[in-house]
Amino acid sequence: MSFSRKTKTVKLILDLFENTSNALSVVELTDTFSKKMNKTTVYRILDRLEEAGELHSFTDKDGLKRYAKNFSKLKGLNEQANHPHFMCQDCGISSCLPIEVSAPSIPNYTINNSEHLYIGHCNECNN
Amino acid sequence: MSFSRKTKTVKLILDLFENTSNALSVVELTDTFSKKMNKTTVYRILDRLEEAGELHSFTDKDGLKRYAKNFSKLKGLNEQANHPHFMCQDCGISSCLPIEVSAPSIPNYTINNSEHLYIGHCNECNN
DNA sequence: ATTTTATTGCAACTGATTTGCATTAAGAAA
DNA sequence: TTTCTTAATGCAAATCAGTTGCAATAAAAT
Ligand SMILES: [Mn+2]
Ligand SMILES: [Mn+2]
Ligand SMILES: [Zn+2]
Ligand SMILES: [Zn+2]
Repeated sequence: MSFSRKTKTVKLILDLFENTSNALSVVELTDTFSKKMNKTTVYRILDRLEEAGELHSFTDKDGLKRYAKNFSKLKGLNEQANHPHFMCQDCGISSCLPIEVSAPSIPNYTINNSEHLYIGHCNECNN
Repeated sequence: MSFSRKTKTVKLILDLFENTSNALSVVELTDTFSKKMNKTTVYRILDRLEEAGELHSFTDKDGLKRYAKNFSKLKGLNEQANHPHFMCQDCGISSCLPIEVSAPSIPNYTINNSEHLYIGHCNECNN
């Protein structure tokens, strides 16, 4: 297993992800925990949590890596199923969408992985 | 118009994109033209060419910005149509796919923009 | 040929992420 | 519980993509 010790810093981050289903960037997390842990620690913990399957990640439009809890835990959806991500151009929140997306088949190409990112206005910012 | 002068550096970059339909990162371009122009110049020319509609761009899985010639020129496809991008995990080449993709509609959400990225093996690396 | 100003080069800077290394602290073993 | 092993952390420095300020250069208009 790639993360073995439940340190206090790991617990803090795990707790945070228990309480949000949004996708958070390292920048947001280091800011939130600036008094509690070093930024390098945040990077390393997220790495390990992803390895361990607790979190998953994607790269947003700005090139920032964002993490969210494993989607199967979030919606009871098939863990294998690929889902898209959303980012609100007003408030900046980012989230996993409970939808299945599929990749097309291209002659002579193999597609192993697909990333779908939608940008627009969230329900909060819409009305 | 946001790019007015056809300087020798602009011509070099334009020529390169005439001869490839791949999506190139600034890193690749600065490398290619390291003896011909400054990296800042590469950044600025790409900016202007995108503004002018000669090129378009997207953010790849590694968070790098990639540019390719305008897709309408590439395939005679509707310029408005959204198309996905592919990246080979073997050779690293990246390209526009001549396919139309559409975004789902999510209740209470507005989707203005969508990015689709497929990762796998290209025809060259496949066989 | 002269003038105007868009474009370039260069050096310094920013912001995200990584790395090396000495120190600390989970948790297994005694 | 105390001791031991080593995973995990903090910190400082490095890396890497991208940006900025400014003086020098060169398109292209006059
Ligand atoms: Mn997700
Ligand atoms: Mn494209
Ligand atoms: Zn919003
Ligand atoms: Zn390939």
